[in-house]
Amino acid sequence: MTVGRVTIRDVAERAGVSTATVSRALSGARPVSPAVLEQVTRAAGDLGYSANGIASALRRSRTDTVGMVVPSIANPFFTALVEGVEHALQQAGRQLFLCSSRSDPALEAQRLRSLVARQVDGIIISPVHGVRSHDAVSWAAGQLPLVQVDRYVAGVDSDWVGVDDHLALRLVVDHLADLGVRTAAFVSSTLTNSSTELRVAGFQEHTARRGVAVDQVLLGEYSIDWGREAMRRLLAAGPLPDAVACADDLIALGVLQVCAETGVSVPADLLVTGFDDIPYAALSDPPLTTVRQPQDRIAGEAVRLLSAALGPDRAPPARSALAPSLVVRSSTGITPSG
Amino acid sequence: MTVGRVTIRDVAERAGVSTATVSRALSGARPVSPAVLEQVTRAAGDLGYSANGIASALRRSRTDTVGMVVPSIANPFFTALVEGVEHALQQAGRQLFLCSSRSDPALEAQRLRSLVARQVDGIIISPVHGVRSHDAVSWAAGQLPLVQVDRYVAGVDSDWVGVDDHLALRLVVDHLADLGVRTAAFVSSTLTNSSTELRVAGFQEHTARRGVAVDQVLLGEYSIDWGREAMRRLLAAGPLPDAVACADDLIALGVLQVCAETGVSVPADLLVTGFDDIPYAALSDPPLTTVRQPQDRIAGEAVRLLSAALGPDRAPPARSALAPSLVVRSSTGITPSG
DNA sequence: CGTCAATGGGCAATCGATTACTTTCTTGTT
DNA sequence: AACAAGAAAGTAATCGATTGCCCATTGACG
Repeated sequence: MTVGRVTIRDVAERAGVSTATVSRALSGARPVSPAVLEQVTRAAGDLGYSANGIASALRRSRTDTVGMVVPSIANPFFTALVEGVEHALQQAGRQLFLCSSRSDPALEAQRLRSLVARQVDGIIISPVHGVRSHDAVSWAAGQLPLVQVDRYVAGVDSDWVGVDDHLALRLVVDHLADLGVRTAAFVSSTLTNSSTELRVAGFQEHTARRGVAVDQVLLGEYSIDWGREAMRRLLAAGPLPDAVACADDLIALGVLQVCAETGVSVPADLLVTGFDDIPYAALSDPPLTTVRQPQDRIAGEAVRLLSAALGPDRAPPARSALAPSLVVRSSTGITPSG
Repeated sequence: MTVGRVTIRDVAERAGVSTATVSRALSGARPVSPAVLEQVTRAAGDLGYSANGIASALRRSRTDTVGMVVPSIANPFFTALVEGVEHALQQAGRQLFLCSSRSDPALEAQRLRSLVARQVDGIIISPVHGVRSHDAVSWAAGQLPLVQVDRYVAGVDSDWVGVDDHLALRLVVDHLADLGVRTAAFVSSTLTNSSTELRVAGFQEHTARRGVAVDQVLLGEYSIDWGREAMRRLLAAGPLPDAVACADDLIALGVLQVCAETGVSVPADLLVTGFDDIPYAALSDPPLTTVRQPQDRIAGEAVRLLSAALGPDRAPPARSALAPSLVVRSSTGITPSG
């Protein structure tokens, strides 16, 4: 397959100029005469030349590439975030190097090392774990500009953009309480990262404020399967609470599925809420009430912060929590058509 | 943030040896004495040295990185494929550089150029378009080892792994015909790539064979929104066919959603099938009958083929079409609980 | 005891592009 | 007409790691 690659030297030779001139003609780093530009362009075209990005990166010590590390690319919340980031980077003329940490701090550390070794210009990360991600993230942040999104590890000197989880749970709990809910369970993840913890804390606090009794708090992982498992446990544990709030939509979808299978009618027998508003939240049976995160704004803001950090001026770390909104659907409302 | 990076020279100096020795000690390219190894390891550790991957790549002309280009990372079918590939690569000690072409041949070409410029060792791609992707994919395949997955562009000298689309549609059509379906519509994408075309062709052929009348073939894109739109058109067009087969699950989910909204009862009034068996196909209302693709096997096979192509021996291009299986759920069956 | 092979280590070329510095050639000014 | 300033192009150092080639030491073997 591989043909002997054509280098800048070949182009220079064919155009009858020096490699310096070729470089300048092609990159526009400095003006060249129209005649030479024409020559070089033609030669490069004829030879099918494309610059060796590795060599270029080594010399310039820039790759125009940003690394992104997310816990999972199967989770639609993160895919939406990734797409937003990629789009925003595109406009800044940068490429995205995407990695999945598979919710494993060890793998995450490896990805970060690899990104640093590959000399990406900056990193956007949603860390796996509030404690076990600390060392790797902190180290990486010391090597190059780094922005945390969605979740963050405390004690790392970096920017962060995410959603206001506390406010989000106020929206959820107020909505449930307004519907007359007296007891509620919360299904979340064991992961001790910022947003997971803030969601649990927010649930506790706002239920207390509104006089809603907390039935159970079940911790597992962010997946459909865990949602199924959690709902089975709730069924096994005895009388159901009035509502089940979930820390993400995948969990909620699993809960809904088990409800459908076991004949628990939602919302007649039980109210269910999710978190994230992934595209599939509107398609479930019944459609899911959830909290919408402004992913595009989060992504845009993350890229903006990173771009700022790539610039010459040092700014103090910024933390911005964007406001979420509640999306009410049938899982906490009246069934649309019976 | 950035500290002056520590280079191999610094380590060599601290350990009192040459850079050549450091390189050999750290990479194990050639044996060094235990004493020196100890010295070097300690020095590297003290200084927090990590090799500059760019420089290393330039010299070795290898990056141990594989690029992957998919039309969309929001489509769960591709995310599953990506995860499978990443997992398989991991075991081979390689990293994945993931790009999305957003179903745009121009963007796809840009991604390919960028991957080649970045000197990835090989590329795995699911091309956007059967014709408009040709030049870029063909060019890339000429530069380095390349494997096509799922879809392929004809006339490119490369390996391909995917599913047997023709067989898949036989499974679908036979299933529908066995249930007594006399008329059916097909909702697919305008994209003229191999798998899209094979699915449409398979639908036509097998419906003809089984004596099922083809009501309409609607072409749009692989998205929930297009599924919604297509179903609205079918409703507007007059009496519904007995069944609607869809070229992917996202389309089918959109179709089901509009059915729910407009009171069309599935499967009583209409049978609906999808394609891919994404995780959300089991969660819809009603759960979706669909074709399961063996994504893990596709991913594993793609990596295996690429690894082979990276080796010294040239093998003729391989094409392997793996067998899909039908997953029957309520959208073509009896409603589980009324 | 001399020679040869094996072993460990260093020197310097190399990968390919960029760029500081220098040279050459115009052009404009007085 | 002489000289300064500016534009265009070339020369060669450089980015940081790897590796071909060579040298020195050591031990084995005849």
